[in-house]
This record gives sequence, structure tokens and C-alpha cells, in this order.
Amino acid sequence: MKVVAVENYADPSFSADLIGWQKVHGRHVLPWQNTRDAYLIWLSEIMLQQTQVSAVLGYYARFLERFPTLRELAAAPVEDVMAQWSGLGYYTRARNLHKCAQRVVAEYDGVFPSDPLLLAELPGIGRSTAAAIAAFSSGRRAAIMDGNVKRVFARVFGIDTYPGEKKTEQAMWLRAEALLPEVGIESYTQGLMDLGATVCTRSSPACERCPMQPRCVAFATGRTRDLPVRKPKKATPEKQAEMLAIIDNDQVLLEQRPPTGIWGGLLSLPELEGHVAADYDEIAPPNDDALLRVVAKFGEMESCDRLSTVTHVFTHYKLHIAPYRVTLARRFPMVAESGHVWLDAAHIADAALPAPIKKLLLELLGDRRDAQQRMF
DNA sequence: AAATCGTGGTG
DNA sequence: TCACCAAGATT
Repeated sequence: MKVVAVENYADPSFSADLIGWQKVHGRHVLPWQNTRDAYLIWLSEIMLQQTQVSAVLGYYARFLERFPTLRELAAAPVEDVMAQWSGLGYYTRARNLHKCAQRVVAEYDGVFPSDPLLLAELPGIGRSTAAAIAAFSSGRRAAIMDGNVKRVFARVFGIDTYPGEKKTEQAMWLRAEALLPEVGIESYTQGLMDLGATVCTRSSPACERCPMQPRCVAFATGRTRDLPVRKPKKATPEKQAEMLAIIDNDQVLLEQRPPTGIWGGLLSLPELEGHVAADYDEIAPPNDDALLRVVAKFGEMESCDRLSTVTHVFTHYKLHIAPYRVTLARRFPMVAESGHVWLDAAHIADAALPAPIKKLLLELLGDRRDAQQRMF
């Protein structure tokens, strides 16, 4: 019976120990702490989804500089939001962030609700993120379930089934709810994150300074290295793509990617469809039909050079990019609504581009401001 | 329910 | 080098 299980999981000393530890040894000076402003907290929670603190810090500061308030974010073009997010990954988060801002303005007059159930109905906010926002901005008593919690729980309670499995995750949610403190939800929630991030780390956890050591099953049985159970590994597939960097007078042609799928909603280089060299290191002839058909939509080709292959590794596959540098003798007028845009080389750094494409274009075309700065 | 969706750090 | 994965949500 689930109710009985919850009763069994309850243990007030767990939260008491964690809260006591967090107040002394936890993190207290992160940019999104020491505030109850839901906008500042919400933004941090979205950026931190599957992303480490060190990677977020710079983005968080720049994002708030560009969008200081929820209303300014809601009123901004989504393209500007994507540009700010460029390089941070999981781009659906950026689109949902923008949608969420607009809904909070429209439905809640610009004030985030404090009820985690209402928060979880907003785009990009799931059960765990809703709980974190509610706890930090309103002191609401709700449970989070992130990678830190899963790792701490797996070790402390000796859970030896894969946390990505639904049954295991459900059991962890039951524990998380049962262990919530009656008071001090902010310190408790922050404590779970801090413990997982600074003590109960994935590799070589600092068990000697862990407040949970006396109750930790993994420590007692010497299994900290084996818990949590690893994700069953699969062979990562490899994909290939041929991309065109069509360049004309210090501008490069970019194509808007569809809203879903990899790099959804970002600008990127046009790709050759249904055409992939059997060997991606093979030098394709510059008069290739598929390539000429694409170029012909935008101008008269002057030159075409095959650049060296770029390999980009995602979580679930590896992408080999074969780039071609094409220059135009003459540019055709752009068809409106074509989903294409000519971008100045000087704006590459600020554009909504995937990380490897931005890197490639900066190497290819440079950045005028950088180039000028380098002269002095 | 399992797959999809980025990037950078790490051992 | 390379496999693993981090303040998860969505379909």
C-alpha cells in the first residue's frame, strides 16, 4: 500500500541533519540566491536543467542584462531569446521560457503563482522545477527530484535499480515527499542540491565530510562507486551532414531550422538533403549536382572549397559535418519568408547559432570587432 | 515508457 | 581518448 510506504519512508532526522549541514556548509552566494524574486529564481532553474552551475553563470548574467524583467522578456522577439541562449543547449528550454513569460504576463498579470501545481502547468516547468521555484520564492513545501536527489537517495538508501526507470523514480518521489521538513523548506531543498553537487558527487564523493554518512547504505557496504546504477549503455549512432557556408561580401547565408528536432528554432547552415558522401573524408567534386541546386537558389557560384570535417558529439549520437565554403559571383534577391537570412560576419558571435556552427563560422569569417581589436 | 534534446567538463 | 553525465521536460 502506497500510504503505508510513505509512512515508512518518513524520518524527521533526515531533513534536520541536512538543514543543519546546509546552513554551515552549503552554498549561499550563487547569483540566484538571497532573493525571493520568482523571475530570477525561475530563470536560474530553467537554465540549470541538465546543466552545471559553472556553465550557467555567464549566461545568467548576460541574459538578465538583456532581459532585466519578466515583462521585457515576454515582449521581446523569440529570436532575441534564442540568440541569448545560443551555446547553452536544449533549445526547447529557450522557446518554452519565452512562452512561459508571455503566459505569466497574460494569465497572472506578470506574477508567478506560488502553487507548485499551477507552476507545473506552465511550459518548461515540470514537477521538480515547479517545486524548486515554489520553495525558493514562496517557501512552499514541495519536493524536488533532480540528478542530485537521485544520486543522494540511491546511495543513502541503497537503491540499486536504475533511476531512469519509471518504477524506481516513482519510489524516489515517494521518499522525497515523505522526507520533506515541516519547516525550513528553502534550506532543505538547497541542501539536497548542495550535498549532491559538492559532497555526494558522481565520482570520488567526499564521504568523510558528509552529514549522511552514518545513515548511508552505500558507504556502509562500500558501494558508493556502484550507486546510483549506471544507465544501460548503447552504441551511439553516427550521422553525417554536408553543410554550405555560402559567402558573399562578408555575409553568410543562414537557414532557420524547424522548431522541433535537433537545434530546433536556431539558425544554421543550409544542408544538402539526401546526399551524403559514402566516406565523409572523401573530397566531393565542386560541381556536385545537389550542391549546385542549392547554391543556384541564392546566386551564381564563383568558387567552392571543401573544408575539413568537423565532428560534434551529442549525448545520443555523433555528427560528422562536411562543410563547403562557397563564394558567389552574384547574389540573387532573397525571397521573403524563405526562412533564410544573410548575416554580417560581425554578428556571428551574437546570432542564434548552434555551438559548433558558430565556432566554424568564427574560424572561417572571423569577427570584425575581434579582428579590429587584434590590430592594436 | 523509452527516446529525444546540447554542451562542456571529467576521470 | 572516450564514455559518462549534470539543478529535467516533453512526447
